[in-house]
Amino acid sequence: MENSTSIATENFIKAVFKHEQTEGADTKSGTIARELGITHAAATDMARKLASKNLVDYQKYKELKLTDSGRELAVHVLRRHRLWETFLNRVLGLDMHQVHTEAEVLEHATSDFLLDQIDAYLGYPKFDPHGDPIPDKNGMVDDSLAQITVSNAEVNIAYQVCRLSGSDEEFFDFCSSNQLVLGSTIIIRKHYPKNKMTEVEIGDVKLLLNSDFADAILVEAKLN
Amino acid sequence: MENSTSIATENFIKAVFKHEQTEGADTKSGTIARELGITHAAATDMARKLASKNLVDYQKYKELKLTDSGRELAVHVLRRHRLWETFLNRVLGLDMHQVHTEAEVLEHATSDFLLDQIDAYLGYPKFDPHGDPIPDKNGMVDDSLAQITVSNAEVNIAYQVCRLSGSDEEFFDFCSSNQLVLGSTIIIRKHYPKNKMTEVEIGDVKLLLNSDFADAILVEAKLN
DNA sequence: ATGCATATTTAAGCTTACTTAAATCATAAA
DNA sequence: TTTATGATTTAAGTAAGCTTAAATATGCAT
Ligand SMILES: [Mn+2]
Ligand SMILES: [Mn+2]
Ligand SMILES: [Mn+2]
Ligand SMILES: [Mn+2]
Repeated sequence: MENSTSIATENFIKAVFKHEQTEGADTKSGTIARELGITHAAATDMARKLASKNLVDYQKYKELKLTDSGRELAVHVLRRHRLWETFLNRVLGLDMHQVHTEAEVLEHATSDFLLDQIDAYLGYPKFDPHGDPIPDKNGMVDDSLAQITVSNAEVNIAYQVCRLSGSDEEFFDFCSSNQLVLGSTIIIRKHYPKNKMTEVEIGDVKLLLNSDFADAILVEAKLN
Repeated sequence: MENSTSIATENFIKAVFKHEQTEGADTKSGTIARELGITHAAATDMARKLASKNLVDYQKYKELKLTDSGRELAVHVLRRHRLWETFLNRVLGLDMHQVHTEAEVLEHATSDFLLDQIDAYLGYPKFDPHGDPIPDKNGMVDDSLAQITVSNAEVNIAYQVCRLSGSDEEFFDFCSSNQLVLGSTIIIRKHYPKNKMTEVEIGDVKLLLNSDFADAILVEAKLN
């Protein structure tokens, strides 16, 4: 029996997992296709194949759901991705965007042995440079934190930026140009629901964020 | 025009290059097939495809020869391989065999950008942990050294071990169990040509090497 | 409840990288 | 020079991952 998972499979399963996590709805083949830059036909095809390998539950026209082994695989890939990001950032000093791009390919080229070495070298880190939690060896993810997106945060309360969760270069460009780094204090000033914009303050800069950006910035209540 | 080279292509071209270098003869599809663990038919097929991409010169029943761009590609892959080996050894402390196994897959998952970062981090090393020369960014390899294999070395002269050139786990096991490391002083005591064995002395141990091992250990005359 | 726009699946076909089995070539021994 | 043995190539087929184009189902607006 073939037990090795291909790069295409790993990326597909990871995309399903991430969509399940962040949106929680509409995890259909079309959504995944768009995310991976392949056609709907190819995504449907893949869904059927992965169902036959017991990685997803797939019924025509229904949402994709990961099986237990599918979820296990996704978390394992995510662990490789985030450990590489942490390693490349801490050791080679790569920035948030570079780190993501490189990890996207290294995550498919890393043995369990090498992963353990990296993990130990870093001292078993719990978060990657974006603030994303790193699953441990058993697939456990630290999800205990009370994090909300800027778009859902209350106005006029001081929050702390705890996660910059994007994959796109412009987003990270924008963040580093505007003092938006992990740990920054941020105050949400006003929501503009009709226009899907949020006005925020960081230090002495005021920013008007569109919903994509406001969804990608996670914050938690300040402790002090 | 597709310019990206697949993993299979990179491994094939690298195998041809290495065979050209070490044996210098008999670089036929069958030899490469054996090296890569694929069938003769698959190797022939690949040879034809790579010829159409101008990476090898291929004529039926003749030896495979790399074209200039084929050689360029091979050297580039070798550079990635050896920089990863050096990095994994120096930073994570992996041993010679582990380093090789991991580099065999990382070499296909490394951007030019990341490679430059690794190179700079290591201080532009000239040799990998096996003593193999690392090609520079322009594909130049430091081949100036007067290295010979133990099987070709003169008897009763003190040499220095400068290269342990194998890919197989048992070989490295044997080396590290017998004080055979880069820099060790070694004296060749006797050649047994009929039996293809060589008797050597390292410190106070005498070893009888078969030709595979005696070919994989390179030495140079001691300077002092 | 019906119809239509949109999403999804099916069908047919392509490329890469393999396989096994059969045919053919090369060359060394007789 | 002939022959046979082994190496090499050809032929046919498979699986993964894609594509485009056509068919079909879904679900929302009327
Ligand atoms: Mn990936
Ligand atoms: Mn991350
Ligand atoms: Mn390789
Ligand atoms: Mn090496």
